[in-house]
Amino acid sequence: MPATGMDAKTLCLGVLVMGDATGYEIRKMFEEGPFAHFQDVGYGSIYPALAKLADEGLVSVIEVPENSHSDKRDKKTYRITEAGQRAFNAALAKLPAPDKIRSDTTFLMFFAEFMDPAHLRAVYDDYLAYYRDRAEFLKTLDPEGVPEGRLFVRGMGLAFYEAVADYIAENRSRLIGEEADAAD
Amino acid sequence: MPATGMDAKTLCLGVLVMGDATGYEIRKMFEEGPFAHFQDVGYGSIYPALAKLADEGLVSVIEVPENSHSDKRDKKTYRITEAGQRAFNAALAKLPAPDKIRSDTTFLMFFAEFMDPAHLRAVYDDYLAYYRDRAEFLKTLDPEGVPEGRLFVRGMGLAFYEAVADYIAENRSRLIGEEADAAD
DNA sequence: TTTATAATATATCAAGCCGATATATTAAAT
DNA sequence: ATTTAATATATCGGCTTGATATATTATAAA
Repeated sequence: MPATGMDAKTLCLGVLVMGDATGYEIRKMFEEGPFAHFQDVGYGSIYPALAKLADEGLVSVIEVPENSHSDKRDKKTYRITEAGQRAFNAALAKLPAPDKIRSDTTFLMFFAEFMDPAHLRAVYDDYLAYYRDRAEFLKTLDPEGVPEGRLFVRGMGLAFYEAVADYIAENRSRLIGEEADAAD
Repeated sequence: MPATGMDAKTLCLGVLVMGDATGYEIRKMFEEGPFAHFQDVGYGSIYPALAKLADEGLVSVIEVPENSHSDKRDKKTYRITEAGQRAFNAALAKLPAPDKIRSDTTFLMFFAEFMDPAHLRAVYDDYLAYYRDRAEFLKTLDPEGVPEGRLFVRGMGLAFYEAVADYIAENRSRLIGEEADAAD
């Protein structure tokens, strides 16, 4: 049972086990929804993945006439099939690949000594604000009726964002130096 | 000044500003060296990147005869040029792209309710061990003579690993449930 | 000593992903 | 009435990923 990377197909199936969705709605789950802080997948992967899943019979395409006067609309809602459910369960039974973090900001800060101080300060401020924002957002979410697995994941995201934000805030002087911050 | 993603070329230049290196040595920096916990780049990106950098005159290739009886060896050591230094400084002056985290394990745990309990426990144990390991490793590193920027980054990695490990350990029962753990 | 294993080192390739872009419709705001 | 934002599908070039092939050198084991 070797560690296998989650591909776009599996990520789409994961969204669809929670309910029918369009490609656009699937994308939103990764952009600002429940997966936003630990997975990402774009349209360039989602639409080809959905086409392949439909080919393999793992999802079905349903045309939902939302409004009354539907002449012709190419909006496609996808639904997971029983075969798709089995495929997703098989993916859940594998060993996951190790976490991967890509932080270009950290790479920059690593070379702080070579950076323009004003730019370094700007990068630092953006970074701290970003992590504080993310933490605040997770705190606003309503835990009502959410399964334990998802609350566990949400809590882990919060712990991560807060720990990093606190570290950044507490170690400002190590990175930026102690110049008098009179000017804006 | 839009946020631009660091490509393999920039990552290689970053390593080379710290000293000459072979492609293999560059890879090690991202596999187990100082960049290991926030960037990754493989041979499939490094060697083409070095070739392009050499084409553009941003690095030079030097043949270092390490041993005395060097008949012919295709070991290539790369050195950054002045143009390469300028290119790297330009990269440092840009706004970095936001952090990206890919955690397949978290994706699995999100669907804990659909997982086999024994497998969930195995995934949980591996994950906690992995984060504890990473934190311990960062603690063993010697801070002697390391520039502040790099210590800041190292400390942030440690804060991250420890916060996540602590969260995982403290919230075990939420994910796994409270069955009597008699059996191994 | 000879053999086997691990580490060093370069390179390529298919498959897949990423970011940008094009296009069109519908809802909301000015 | 017009502009802007949101919804929605789709594609494409460039790049990265992970695996694989190959060869040499150093270390460990038999």
